[in-house]
Amino acid sequence: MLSKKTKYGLKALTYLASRSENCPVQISEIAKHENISQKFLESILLSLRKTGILGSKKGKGGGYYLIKKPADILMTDVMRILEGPIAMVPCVSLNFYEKCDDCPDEATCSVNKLMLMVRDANLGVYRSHTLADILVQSKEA
Amino acid sequence: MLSKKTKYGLKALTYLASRSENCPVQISEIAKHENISQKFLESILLSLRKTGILGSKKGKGGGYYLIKKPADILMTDVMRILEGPIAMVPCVSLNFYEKCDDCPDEATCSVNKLMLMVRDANLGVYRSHTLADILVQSKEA
DNA sequence: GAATATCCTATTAAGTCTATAGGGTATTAG
DNA sequence: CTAATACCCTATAGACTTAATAGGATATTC
Repeated sequence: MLSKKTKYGLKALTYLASRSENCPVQISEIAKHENISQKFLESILLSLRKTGILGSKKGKGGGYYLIKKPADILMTDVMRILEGPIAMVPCVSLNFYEKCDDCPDEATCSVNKLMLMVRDANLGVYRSHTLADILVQSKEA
Repeated sequence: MLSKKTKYGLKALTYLASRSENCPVQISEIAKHENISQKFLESILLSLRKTGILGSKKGKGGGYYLIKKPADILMTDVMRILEGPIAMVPCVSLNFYEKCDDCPDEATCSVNKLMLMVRDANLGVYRSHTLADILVQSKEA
């Protein structure tokens, strides 16, 4: 299940990317437009800023903005920041590898084998798409 | 993150599939061999029986056994039973579709668009593999 | 220097997952 | 027949995670 954090984060990024001008946008505006609790969104945007996806400006006229162009923001990075490891078990994780304590041997573990394939399938999607790719044109009359 | 339920369930199925004879195996034997809490495993095997993956036999000499051949047990079925919907959001689920209450229009939702691709990637893996495919030969000296 | 908007920590409420407990029921062996 | 065996089923408790809220600190602009 996708966490609300990830869902809200993606929606916020999409909203920022869809604006013609890349000037600072206030949390409150994003929250209102995307139906998100403002305070919760605040913490999400903060983590996106700390990890180099967003920039921010304080004070009047401040807000958040994309640091890179949407076409340069990979889904792999976004998903790792928001949702955590892409692998469903630590023993097949590229960036967060950990041995299972209950499993004597990964080489003969069927869970490992299956989850390795799943990880690669997901990586395939995330690595080949950027924020620009998931923008959807709103239909005009 | 893969739930322990799914992990244990897969290990139990693998254990059953790896046995040469398809005769009933006691819960206790599986639990011991795979390092799983016996009572927890009991409930997992029960749900696999109720959904037609396993059969069971009561009384002395009883236990659980595979109803079909490993090559006929699709990972899609197993994963849906153990882990639930394959889609990460209900609005892209084939079997458990539900509209997001906070999303005005799926057609213009970037989360929907991304998760649709992820779902298809995962389905691709699960649909093309059976229990037989994830069995791993243990190395013999 | 007052208003604005982000920054940061702590906390709580809700929900889910994991595991355990305890007894019920059907089957088999002798 | 009967006693042992092993699955069947429900309920519940504890741990953990997630979602949301609260409250104030800090920096910037006009």
